[in-house]
Formats: sequence, C-alpha cells, structure tokens
Amino acid sequence: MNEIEIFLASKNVRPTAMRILVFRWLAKRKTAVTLTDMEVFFEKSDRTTLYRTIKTFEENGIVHRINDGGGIPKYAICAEGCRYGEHHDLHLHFHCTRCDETSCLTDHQIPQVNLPKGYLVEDMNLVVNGLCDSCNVD
Amino acid sequence: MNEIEIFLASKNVRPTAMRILVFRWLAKRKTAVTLTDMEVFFEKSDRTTLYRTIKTFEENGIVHRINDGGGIPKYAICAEGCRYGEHHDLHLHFHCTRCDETSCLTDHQIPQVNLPKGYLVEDMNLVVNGLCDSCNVD
DNA sequence: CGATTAATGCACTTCCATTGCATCCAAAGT
DNA sequence: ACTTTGGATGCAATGGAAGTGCATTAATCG
Repeated sequence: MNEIEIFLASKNVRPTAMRILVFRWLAKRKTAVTLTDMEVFFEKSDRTTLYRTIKTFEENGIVHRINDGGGIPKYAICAEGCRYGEHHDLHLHFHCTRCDETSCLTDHQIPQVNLPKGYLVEDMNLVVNGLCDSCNVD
Repeated sequence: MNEIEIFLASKNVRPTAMRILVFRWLAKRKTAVTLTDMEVFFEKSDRTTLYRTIKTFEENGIVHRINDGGGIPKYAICAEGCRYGEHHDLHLHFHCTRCDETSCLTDHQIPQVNLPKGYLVEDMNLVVNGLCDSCNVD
C-alpha cells in the first residue's frame, strides 16, 4: 500500500483504483474543482461514479465543499483533522471574478465575529470575491 | 402614488401592480426568500414573472442575492444606498441549520481580513451557520 | 386614440444534481 | 480455489431550478 491508500483507509474509505486516481489528481490542484471539471478530466469514467466518489470523500472528511456563490459546488482537499460535520476548514475562500478559480487561503482564518444573543455558531463560510494574484496584473 | 411606488420609481423600476405586491411582501419578511417561496405565496402569478421581478429588483439595488450555501439563492431587501454592482450589504448572513431560514444581520459587519499580496477584493460574503435565537431553545 | 415600449405569461430548453437498478469487482469465509 | 456477500461502478432515467424565446397584454407618450 502506498501513502494515498493508507490515507484513504485511515479515513474508512476503501482505496479503489478510481478513488486513488481522483485523490491524487485533487491533491495536485491548487484550486477547487467542480464535478464537471472532474468529468472533463476523467472522461473515461462515469459522472455518477465521480459524483459518488467526491461525495464519499466529503462524508469522510477528505474534501470539503465550497460554495463560492457561483451556484455550482466546488471541492478541495481538507486540512488535517477534518471529519464529517466537523470540518476544521474555517479558512477563507477566494473566488476570482476573472478566471473563476476558487482557492483556499488556509493561512487566513476567518476573523472573530460577534452575534446577537441567542445565536449559536456551528460553522462559518467566508468567500472573498475579487482578482487573484494571477489576474490582477493590468 | 404611495410610498412604495415612489421608492420603486426612484430606483428606476416601473411600479407595476406585481412589483408593488412583491416589494410589500418582501418588506414584511424578516428572513430571505427563495424564488420558490415567492412562487408558493404568489400562486396566481407565473414563475417567470417572479423570476424577472426579483432580477429587476436585484439589478436596481432593491434586493441583494444571498448565497447561504444551500445552493439555492435567496433574496432580501437591501440596506439604503445600494446600487447594482455596488451593494453596501457587507453585513453577515446567518443561516439556521434547523429552520433553514437565512437572515441579514445588518448590524454585524464583516471583520477586516488580510489577503496575500496581489489579491484585490471586490466583494465579500460571510455566512454563519448555526442555530438562530428561535431554534436555540432546547 | 394610435403608436411604441415595457411587462407578463406560457412553453420550452438547459444544466446539473440525484436516484434506481443491474453489473462488476474485491474482500472474507469455507 | 470456490462461493458468498457487500460495496463500487456504469448506464439510464428522474427531478429541480434557472434561464430563454416569443406571443400577448398592459402602460406610457405623443
């Protein structure tokens, strides 16, 4: 078993060939991907399989889903220590309005916010829209 | 002309009967609504009309679109001084995971965030998930 | 009152997510 | 090695919601 197989197994995900391929591909990406991105790259395999693969990953704390406002969910590999329903990815997400790429700025935590009395925080999601460093070059 | 008609006209939106009804309804709501919510309430009128009504409102700074992570956009009336592409609604949004209602916490601004060099901010969207005061009553 | 422009309603298309079911594969027991 | 069993995969179909084209209606302006 290689590193990826061990990792998947440690997350209670059976390391099938497909899952290993998908994970390896995700790990190399610097920005979050949509299901359609996956479908384009893995043209040999079925959309449903990819859909369920990423869903399994999400449910087992391997990736987190990002909603950057575009309406289509994107996925990126989690930081360490995530579990389903208990993700530790309270970093902010940056969505570039020019290239439409969304990336995790894991070094940038979401600042503390105060809420009105009676409100209980479970999770937070901060998306910053603008120009990424690659596009901001006019 | 009543108050609503004057307001719509001031936003360069012709105050038709439909639009006045929709605006009045929106103004009474404490939480953001989906297109489907509107469709259910205004069962007499066509979905497309409601769709275009809310779109017109959005384009003219009357409502803002909220993406609470559920994938389905929601809408709420803007604070004063909004224009299209220049919304002043950098407040945070609270999404209750129990009742699925989303509300604007206009008193709570999004805290300042620092970004890596080269990144240009155009807009921000902070959604806090958790239990609202009504649901947090175990 | 007629002409012009915008708003509305209906039908249709499109885009994805999601599900049902049959098949395949791989692990676990015999 | 064979069988059994459950999960993984692939195909087909469903479903939900956004969006578009076009004909019709309503409203404004001269």
